[in-house]
Amino acid sequence: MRRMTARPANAHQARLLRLLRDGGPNSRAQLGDQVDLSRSKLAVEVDRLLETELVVADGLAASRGGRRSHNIRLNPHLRFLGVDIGATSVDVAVTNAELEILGHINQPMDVREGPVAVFEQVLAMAAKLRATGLAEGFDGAGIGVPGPVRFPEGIPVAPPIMPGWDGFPVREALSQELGCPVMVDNDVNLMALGEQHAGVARTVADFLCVKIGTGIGCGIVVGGEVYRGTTGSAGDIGHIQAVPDGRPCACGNRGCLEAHFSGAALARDATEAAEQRLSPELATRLEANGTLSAVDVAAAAAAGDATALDLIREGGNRTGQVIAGLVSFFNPGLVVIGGGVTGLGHTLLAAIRTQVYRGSLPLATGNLPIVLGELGPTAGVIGAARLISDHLFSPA
Amino acid sequence: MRRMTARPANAHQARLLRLLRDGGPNSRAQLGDQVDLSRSKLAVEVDRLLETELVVADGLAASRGGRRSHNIRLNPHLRFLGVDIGATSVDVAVTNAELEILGHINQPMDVREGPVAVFEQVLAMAAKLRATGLAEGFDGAGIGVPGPVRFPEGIPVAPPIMPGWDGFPVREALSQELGCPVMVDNDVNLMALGEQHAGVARTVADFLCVKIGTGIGCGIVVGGEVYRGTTGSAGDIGHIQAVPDGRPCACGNRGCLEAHFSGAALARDATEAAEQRLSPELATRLEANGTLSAVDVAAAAAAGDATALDLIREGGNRTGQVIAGLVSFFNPGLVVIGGGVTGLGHTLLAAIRTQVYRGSLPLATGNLPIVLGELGPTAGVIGAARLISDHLFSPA
DNA sequence: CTACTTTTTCCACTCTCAGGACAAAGGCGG
DNA sequence: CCGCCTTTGTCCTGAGAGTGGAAAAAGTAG
Repeated sequence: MRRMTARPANAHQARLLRLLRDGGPNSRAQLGDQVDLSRSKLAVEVDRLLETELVVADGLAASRGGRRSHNIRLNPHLRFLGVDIGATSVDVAVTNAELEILGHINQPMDVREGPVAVFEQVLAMAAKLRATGLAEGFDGAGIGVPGPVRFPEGIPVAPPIMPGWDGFPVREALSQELGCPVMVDNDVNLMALGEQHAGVARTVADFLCVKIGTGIGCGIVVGGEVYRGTTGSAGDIGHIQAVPDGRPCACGNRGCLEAHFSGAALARDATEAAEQRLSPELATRLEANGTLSAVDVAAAAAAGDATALDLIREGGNRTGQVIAGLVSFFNPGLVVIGGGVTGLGHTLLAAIRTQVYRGSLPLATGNLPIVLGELGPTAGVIGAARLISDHLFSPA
Repeated sequence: MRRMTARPANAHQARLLRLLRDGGPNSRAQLGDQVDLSRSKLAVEVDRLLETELVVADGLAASRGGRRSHNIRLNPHLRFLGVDIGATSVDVAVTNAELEILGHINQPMDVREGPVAVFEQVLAMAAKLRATGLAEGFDGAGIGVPGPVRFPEGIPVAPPIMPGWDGFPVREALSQELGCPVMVDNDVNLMALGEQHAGVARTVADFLCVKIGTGIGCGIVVGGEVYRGTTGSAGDIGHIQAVPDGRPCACGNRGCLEAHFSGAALARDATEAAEQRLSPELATRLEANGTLSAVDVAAAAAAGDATALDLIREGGNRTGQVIAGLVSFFNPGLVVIGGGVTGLGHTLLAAIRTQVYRGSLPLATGNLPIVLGELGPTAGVIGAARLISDHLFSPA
């Protein structure tokens, strides 16, 4: 099939496309209720969108008491690719124009192998999805990488955990390979976008999205838009000092949040506890697998292991203290906790909540929900699809 | 003179008014270069503005090689009132439409005397300024209060240091008394606006403005706009924990930044040092005045007093640590330090810089200026004038 | 089948706005 | 002082956007 290349010609068309994306198929009449346009104008714009094949007519809608309206929907052949590159694994998903996931693959992979190797794998995964018949090609792709990005160019800058990627033209390279427009962003920002689009943050304009995985980062949404900071490193909270004169961190400082709590830190703490025989539960798991990860701690905690619970609680307290500061500063309407470590569940959440509600002023916490992300591992790829669709569904 | 009541009728007119406000008098031709409008359209809009008397023709501009253009300027009779209510003093200033300060009064006053008493004084000060012939009335007023504000309504909410003000309809009351539109905001946000308009932050889209006075607050500017948070308490960094298990704070927690460093904390520390005879310099000043304030510490430090310097340095370190965290999180393009305590000058600034540059990642600090505010005590009133002018110079 | 709704199309009319033509005003070299 | 140039301001026309009424089309309810 021939790929769509058209873009909305004006703000009205862009508005309509986003309504169809977020609200699904819609009758012309319903669209008219949602935008402030005269019937004639609306008809003209819809006709033009039909001409470009960005949207298609799709049968008749149910009657609202009179003549039935024609349904309009985004072209069902449109396909977006969402890629979420984590520190230790890659997620690739295909969505339709309504950003519903049609297919999703996850594979372990070390981001430190460098952009060339990772790209090869991402393209292979995309090809595999295509081979299932879900897509014949892609109309756009969004990709998240675990580090700061110069957003307009789509180039990682000085990413600590993926050294080989510094300055690599991710956007351009992927665009070449896939033959479609590409947008690149930090993985945490994409998680925030995902939760905003289809998760817990649908109705909130200003919120924080804390992702605790191998590292810790925070997506910042201001007025419904992701805030990226001057150099694209906003939300990099893993290296905020959580413990004065605490543990040494890879960044050269001491006491960074990430050094005390994150997937990596937790695995190390657990291993240590197992070796010192503080926790029989963890010790058996270490013997069984050879290594320990956050998943093991979660399992041990679920089994009631006191040491594991302590580790989670302490980490949650530290994280909560940092978040409390951010809440005082940013006064968000919602805090979302996500990332791999959220398997730790309510023990973690309870510790974070305690610290935030205690450490911030009542005016800021009074009506502040602190919740786990709703989308789990799909938040990133949905956010990626959302990123590129936002780009494509805006006036050219 | 009859007050202006007109408002720009559309976005073009608003744009022109702001250009004239920020760029001063301008020829019609120069205006044409700055906005993307046809000559005819521009002429029409300018004519309409002339009709409303918001702008006036003002002689001929210098030739640019051909026919000389007519100059256009904002009506020189327009007057804005800027009010900055601090914890312990009030600033009132009159500006023209270009936000140049024509007259400025400062008076000590305790905000805890409540809104009625403070209003009386503010109105008296405004009357005094009017009596000098600077203004015959006001076309708009901006007012800053030292606490969180529900911005759309202009009502303080749960302000810790001004209990009597909770829920008092500042905007409506002042608007009644002055007979002109009024906007209310947090004093820190107004300082940020002031520095953005006429100070060090003129060219920066995203920055932080830390005000260290009786308390500590932080103005947040995102994309050129003040960010106020969900409940209007964004930037309330005084109660971020700076010292684990530190001093008890009025808010009920321990170790708040404000409890360890602020005008109030500094005065108490200085008094204690003087009483314990640790600092002869401070001791003599205490005997002379009966009390000590930040000013005394600044003077003692300037005279080389080691204790005073230590107090400043330690406070700067604490503040710097907190700011370092905020810089990691927010990745601003500039940090401005202002407020009453900035009399402590470079000792303070050096301490803050050290902590920030050491405690945040290079990508965030690489090109991050940390500077003192340029406007000193006038930042607040200029920001207040800017606030109301932004409101009035926007489409009705 | 009739009366009433809702949706859609068609059309005439208004309004905005860009850009060309031209007049007005000034600079500059001779 | 005089032509010739540039810049500025004004007027006018034509293209396009957009509105809202009228009527046709397609249903529903009784």
